[in-house]
Amino acid sequence: MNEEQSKPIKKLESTLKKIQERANTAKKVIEQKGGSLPLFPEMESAMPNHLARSALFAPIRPGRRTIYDKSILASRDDVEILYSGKQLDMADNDVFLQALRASQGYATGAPVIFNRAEFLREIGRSTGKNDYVWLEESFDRLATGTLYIKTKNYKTVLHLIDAYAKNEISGKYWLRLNPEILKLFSQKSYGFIDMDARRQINRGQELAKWLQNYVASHEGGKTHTIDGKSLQKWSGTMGRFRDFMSRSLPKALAELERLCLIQNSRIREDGKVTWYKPTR
DNA sequence: CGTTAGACACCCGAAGCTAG
DNA sequence: CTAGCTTCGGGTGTCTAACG
Repeated sequence: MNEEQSKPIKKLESTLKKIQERANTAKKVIEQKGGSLPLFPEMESAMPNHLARSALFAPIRPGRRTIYDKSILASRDDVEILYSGKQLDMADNDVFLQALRASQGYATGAPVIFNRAEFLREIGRSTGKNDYVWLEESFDRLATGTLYIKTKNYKTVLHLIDAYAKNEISGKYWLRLNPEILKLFSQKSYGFIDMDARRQINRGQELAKWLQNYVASHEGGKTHTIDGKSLQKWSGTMGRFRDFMSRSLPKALAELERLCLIQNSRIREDGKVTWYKPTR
């Protein structure tokens, strides 16, 4: 092949290269704008670490929600979390976790059609009318509450659930997440929540659920040590510290041990709490 | 699937008491 | 004054079975 013949081929090659570059750019734009949640293992959901270590979802007494107005929530120092709306409890957390599961495989921001009865069963609830009413209210809380979160990597404002409604034509319910939520899952800053274990947490053991989130936010195969005072603060538990340390916390730890989520938990004399988290 | 109704279960913060 | 122990009950959540 002489030089004259190879010229058009080179031109074609360079055009092809340009087209490929353009395609790659387009793909990146789509990824940046859209994207979807990371995939969770079967029967598991996931909690962003920053939320798991804060009082956003709190083991509060039934029916005792406080109203926040861009209030600063207790959290670790490496993140700033503000919230407006009705305080969320651990049952709202169940709804949030299940909503994330239901959204698996969907592009984040697309409507996710789901069955309410199945949704309720997945989080271990009955399907009486009260439960449907409760679910509605929980979705309302999640869809109207506004979360302001700022870390060294990102800053965003969002509703934990973007929208929730019934399709009047099909009669089916759907929910939608805000793509901004993907920031909370960036850099693998989330822990998996075993929904089977969660369902087995005895009724009313709200602190155990909170602690399951907290435990999930740390690596397995290691012993974790944390100050009891911090745990009480971050979990948003009110009441006296000594009641927390002598009653609530031991009970929650025992519950997690029963479900094999932690081992060798101990409350030390100096007020520190330790446990070993097995590598599943 | 979604509803209804009624009976039942129970946590946790408040508060009292005592000892040091 | 603090820490440990104990009791109490308000206010809700939960369950079941039968039915539309």
